[in-house]
Amino acid sequence: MGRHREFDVEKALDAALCVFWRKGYEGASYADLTEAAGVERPALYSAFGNKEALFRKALARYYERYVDYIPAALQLPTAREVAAHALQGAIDLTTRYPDHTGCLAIQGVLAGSDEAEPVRQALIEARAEGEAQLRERFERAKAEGDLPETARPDTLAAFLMAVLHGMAVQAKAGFSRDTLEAVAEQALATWPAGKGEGA
Amino acid sequence: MGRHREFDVEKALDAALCVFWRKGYEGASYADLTEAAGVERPALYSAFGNKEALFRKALARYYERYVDYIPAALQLPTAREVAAHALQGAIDLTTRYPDHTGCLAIQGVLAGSDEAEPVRQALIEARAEGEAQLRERFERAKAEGDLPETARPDTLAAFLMAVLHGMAVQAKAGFSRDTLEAVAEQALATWPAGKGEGA
DNA sequence: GCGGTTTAATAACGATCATTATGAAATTGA
DNA sequence: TCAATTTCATAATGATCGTTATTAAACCGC
Repeated sequence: MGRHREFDVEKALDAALCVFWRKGYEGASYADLTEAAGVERPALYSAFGNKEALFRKALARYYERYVDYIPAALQLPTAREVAAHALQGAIDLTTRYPDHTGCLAIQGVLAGSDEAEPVRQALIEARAEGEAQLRERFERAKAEGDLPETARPDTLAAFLMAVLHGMAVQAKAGFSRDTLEAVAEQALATWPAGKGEGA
Repeated sequence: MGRHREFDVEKALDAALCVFWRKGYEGASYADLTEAAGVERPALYSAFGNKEALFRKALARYYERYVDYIPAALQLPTAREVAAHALQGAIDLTTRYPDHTGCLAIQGVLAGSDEAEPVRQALIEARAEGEAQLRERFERAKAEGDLPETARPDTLAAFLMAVLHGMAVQAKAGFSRDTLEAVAEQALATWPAGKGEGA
């Protein structure tokens, strides 16, 4: 019963995702979002709720559709491969699209007006969850002898995340893929070796 | 001739600097700035120009007053000491003040509305200049035998900057000083050794 | 075709944005 | 003391912010 929706909700969400990716949460105005989605303002509100709700839906889609290299990395056999795959995945993601470089999930973490604080907290939590998954994976690796007894899984996870974040900043500053790959290689140079791995 | 200025321009700039540090360029409103400075709007305009000019002056002060650990690091005798001092300086800076963590110069790099593009470019250039200084220092270190022949100064500079940026993000996410120091230690673990330095 | 219901489009809402016009207060030189 | 000049505080500018009334159009079951 009632009139049918004339626009594709999925496409509208994709369009909003791209705008948020380029401009961040606060930098993206509702005018930007509706223009990119090709949809009038009230239609976006009825489909997604307000701007914050739209951003949260876009963020969820971003993680499941673009940050899928993290869960993929977690399943690799060794801690070193996990780290290498995560680094490579981040490089791909942050340099693949010339018109929206960097990482959507990092754009809004750093600063903003007071009213954006809930969104910033959500981004911080999402970041922490990714780090926790890496830490747990490295704890397992340590238990399996894949990392030495002296290794500290929490430090390795924090270090890896720091490099990932730093590369996201550099991607936004226009770094080439080659440069980022050299950075990743340098980051991996320190990786502690487990039993059966060369030094 | 004429009436005397009743507020301290230096103090007003310091106050604006702190606001920008907490909220970034776009997140800081002129109302925030005038309130922090204890000065009415037209007074700030007459003293500094518009918001962008005020931010640029605050940024310059930030570098000369708070990022002084970079020029200090550059004068240390070995490349490893340069890197270690830069990392420690960044940790101090990004965690020293509980009410404005992270790095002012990174807050605005990532994203924002179109009208903030000139500011973002200025931040990107400042970032690039810091990296260039590190690269030149590491080239000298290589020439002095302080870094091995296989070392790549550009990669080391990019890597070090990536870790610095990543730690700035993590500081904004509430990381403790201890955690960041563990990250820095891990980053230094990959550092190539020069002649006369143990492996 | 007709009520009931959902969406679409236009236009407006109050709030806040950065910026500035205006006129009173204060200081200097004459 | 008076004219010139600079800063002060109040208040207003037009623009844009996110969010909604409001009304017309399209669909369903009857």
